[in-house]
Amino acid sequence: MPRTSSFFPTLFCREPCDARDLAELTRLATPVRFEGGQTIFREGDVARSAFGLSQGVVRLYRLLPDGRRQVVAFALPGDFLAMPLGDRFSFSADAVGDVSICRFPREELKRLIQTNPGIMRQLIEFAANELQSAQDQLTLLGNGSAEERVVSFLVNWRRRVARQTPPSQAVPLPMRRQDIADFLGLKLETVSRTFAKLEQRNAIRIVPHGVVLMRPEQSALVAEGGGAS
Amino acid sequence: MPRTSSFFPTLFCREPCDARDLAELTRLATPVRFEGGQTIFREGDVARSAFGLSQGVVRLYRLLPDGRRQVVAFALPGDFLAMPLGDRFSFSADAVGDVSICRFPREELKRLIQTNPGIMRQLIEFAANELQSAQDQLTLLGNGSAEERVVSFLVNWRRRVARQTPPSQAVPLPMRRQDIADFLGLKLETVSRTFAKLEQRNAIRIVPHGVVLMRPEQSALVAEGGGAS
DNA sequence: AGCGCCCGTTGACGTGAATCAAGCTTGGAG
DNA sequence: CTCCAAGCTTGATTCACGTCAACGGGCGCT
Repeated sequence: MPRTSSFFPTLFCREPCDARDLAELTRLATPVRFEGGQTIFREGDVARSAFGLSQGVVRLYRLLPDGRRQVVAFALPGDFLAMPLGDRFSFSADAVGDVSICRFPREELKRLIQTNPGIMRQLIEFAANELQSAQDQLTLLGNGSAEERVVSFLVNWRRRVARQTPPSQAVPLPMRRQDIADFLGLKLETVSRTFAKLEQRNAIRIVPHGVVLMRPEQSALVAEGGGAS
Repeated sequence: MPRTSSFFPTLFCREPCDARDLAELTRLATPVRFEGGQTIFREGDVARSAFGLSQGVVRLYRLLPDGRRQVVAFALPGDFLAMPLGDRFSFSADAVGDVSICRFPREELKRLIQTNPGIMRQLIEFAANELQSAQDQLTLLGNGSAEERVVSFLVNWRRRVARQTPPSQAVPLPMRRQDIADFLGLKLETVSRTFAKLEQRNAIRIVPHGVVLMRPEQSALVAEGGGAS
């Protein structure tokens, strides 16, 4: 199994973080790779390791007893895959396409975090961000129509993706329609239909592994007065 | 405006917390009361204070531009009303019935937290809990039928309420139907109908300001084989 | 005690998304 | 290049929940 050169990513480096901390973290980190579709950890597993995503996209999800699935989030490079504290994972994670990951032994990371206020602060900030985006999602699922959900997903995804790779016309969508549906609380047919409707309205263009947003600047691609008939 | 004797509640005291920390916190806290329906803070307000709930119930919610509302959570005594870090509130809070609150000046609390690993740890734990319950809620809104949502709400609410006041037969529901509906992503008529259906099935009994759960032990009050026709 | 206002309940009806069911497109293997 | 399978799209139909509307009951106010 070959190794890519740079496994240590934006992780922890969004905010400045002093060199010693970084050195400590680097020492603890083990690079790991997963192929598309492979499971990184499962809901309920004892959390022996913590994971930081270096490259690729990971879907985080819960499985209900009857087989329904809720995708809780899509992780991008720089994200933790779960709060590094807590004994067990509260959701499963698997790779969407190939991914590179930093694995940290949980006990040691925990110790490092707890003795280091700087890192701890960042962790709280991370948690607060996660909480906020969970609440955004909650609001969306509680109130939004299918179209609002899809539009909101596309706009947010574009913003997140753009943060990493310089602006390209098309927004890549490496995940399957089913993943998007499970994220938005819809069925995949509904996602597909909604995409089609948006395309007919010239709000998006569907391309092989992504979409092009026609008016990405405005937060809404929503119905404007005299749209296409 | 009279004051109740004990304003300093279970807050921070779920986990042991050394006496000095507690003394510091007590020094910072100002007791405040609000009447039912009053607003404690609004989404977007600069967070000059942090709030800990001592008595009563508070609904935390977001308002959408078009007037729709998502209730993000109901807070019970012992809960923070928001993460004490972060410049602005990301949701509004108002009192459901009369409440007693501990108000902390944010800057000083922040300083205390950041210099005190013990408190910081608890804060992370609080954040992790919040995150998890947000994800539970997300899963419910993404996948659950009206009945599943209502049942889940009742069971969880019962568990949380039972933690504070010793077991009583009836589970109090101080919030309005509209609040429950906005929490569950339903309309109030649907909540009302679902209550009625559960009562007909002898899963619950509706009483003046609450309900009695007939089989509270099992997590599901759901349809059993030969239910009432 | 009587009045009026919320709030909750109940009913009839409409609608958006789910479901069921074909086709179609794409990408990988031989 | 052809074949096959997985995933995507599209269409017809159904159903759960939303919408609109009327009614009723509890509670505070006078």
